Amino acid sequence: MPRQEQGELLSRAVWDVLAQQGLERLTIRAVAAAAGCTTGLVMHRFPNRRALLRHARQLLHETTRARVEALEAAAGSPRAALRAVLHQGLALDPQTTAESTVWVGFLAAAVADEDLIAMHRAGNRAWRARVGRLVAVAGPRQDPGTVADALIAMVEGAAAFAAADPEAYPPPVQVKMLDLTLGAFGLTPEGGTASPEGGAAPDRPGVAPGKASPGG
Amino acid sequence: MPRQEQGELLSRAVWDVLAQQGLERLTIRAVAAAAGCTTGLVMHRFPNRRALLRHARQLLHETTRARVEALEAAAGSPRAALRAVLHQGLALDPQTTAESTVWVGFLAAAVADEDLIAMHRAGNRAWRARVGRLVAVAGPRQDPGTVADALIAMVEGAAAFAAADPEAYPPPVQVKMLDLTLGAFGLTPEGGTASPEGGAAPDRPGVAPGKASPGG
DNA sequence: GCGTTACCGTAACAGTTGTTACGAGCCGGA
DNA sequence: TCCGGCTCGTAACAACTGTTACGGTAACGC
Repeated sequence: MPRQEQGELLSRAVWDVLAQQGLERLTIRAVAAAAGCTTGLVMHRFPNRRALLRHARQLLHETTRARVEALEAAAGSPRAALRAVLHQGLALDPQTTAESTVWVGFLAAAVADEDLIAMHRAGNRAWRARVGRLVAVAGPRQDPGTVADALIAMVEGAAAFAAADPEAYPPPVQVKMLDLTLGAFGLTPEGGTASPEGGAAPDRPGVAPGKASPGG
Repeated sequence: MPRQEQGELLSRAVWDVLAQQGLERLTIRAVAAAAGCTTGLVMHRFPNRRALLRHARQLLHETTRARVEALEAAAGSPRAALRAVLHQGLALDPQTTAESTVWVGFLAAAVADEDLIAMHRAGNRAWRARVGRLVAVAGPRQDPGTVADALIAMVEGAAAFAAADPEAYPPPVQVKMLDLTLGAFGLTPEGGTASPEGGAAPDRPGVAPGKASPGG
């Protein structure tokens, strides 16, 4: 197996452990067990535990960035792109739910890790710039930067809450939160002003919450 | 020292360690060192580590609840109460910044702890009910429950981001995010519609970010 | 076939973890 | 002054942690 592929396998094992067992049980041995190998391979591939976590964090960032860029390129309009980009950040299926849990875990781990906090900040600033650009193009009524910040915070908060309590935040609730906020900011796709009450999120069978997207 | 007071002291030590050293270094010895005692006292006051974390989590919840109730009671109008309650959830000073970091830490720890996740869910549901009530009384244009959920997610997300990157999210930015969102939902205090651009958050010298509120 | 080399599983190491057991010190009552 | 009970610091324990060293083995060039 190529080195890069093996690094990704181990990083995904880090995600699995982080999502299912939490930060406290995120040990080299747990990662090795999740990856189906021993600690020897892990320590042969990475110089130490921190490097492993850094790689897993980086891979998570690049994965979501690639997904977001694909969604943005495939969108038919700026507002559709904005909605799609924010929509993928919600915890709507097992895949994104796990990602949100992992994201919270990395954020908590970053408190004591200088590299992780630097990576979080760099990623977040790039994220703000990207969404800010999308909001500006979408033609908001208010300051695009602040609107983008509010949308990002809302989506990330909603995803964190949903990951921690899926029954209390089922997918329709999260999508309603997003569409209602987009509507309040006058950024609803296909229709300058949203309807005042409900019905802003028509069901789309292609994005059923039970099945993860093939993007892996 | 009374037992209850000592329990609070130890729980605050848990917060300190969680905010300054992160979840990974949250050990009995670190908590004892932060509290200025030894592990003997800690283990004499609590049967085990999980019970200590549970107590610290509960105390955090009760502390914020008391603060929120005081703000709600002191507010002059429903909309002012809503804004004050959401405002206190932001990371605007060292006190609330640390609280947000601690909150993220507990959320990450809850992944592997059945009690902590149950406490989080109970607290979050009570929180949603409270803010939902405030939103409903404030007379929103849209569904009060969804508006409340969006506001909560935005505030909690903003606080988490600000705690992880204070320079990128200074207090004025966070307050602008809140006021812009309240304005977009038509819930701005004293004035049914917010001004479309900026100026929604006049500086108030009494809430300078460098100094924590005396509420402790 | 054979030797070399890189890979990686096994086992060990020292340090840290949660937890327990024990004993010193204190305080109130006789 | 002596005593009994409570508080809490000290020290130990086994389990677990990240990390290192070593040995077997499979692939590859000749």
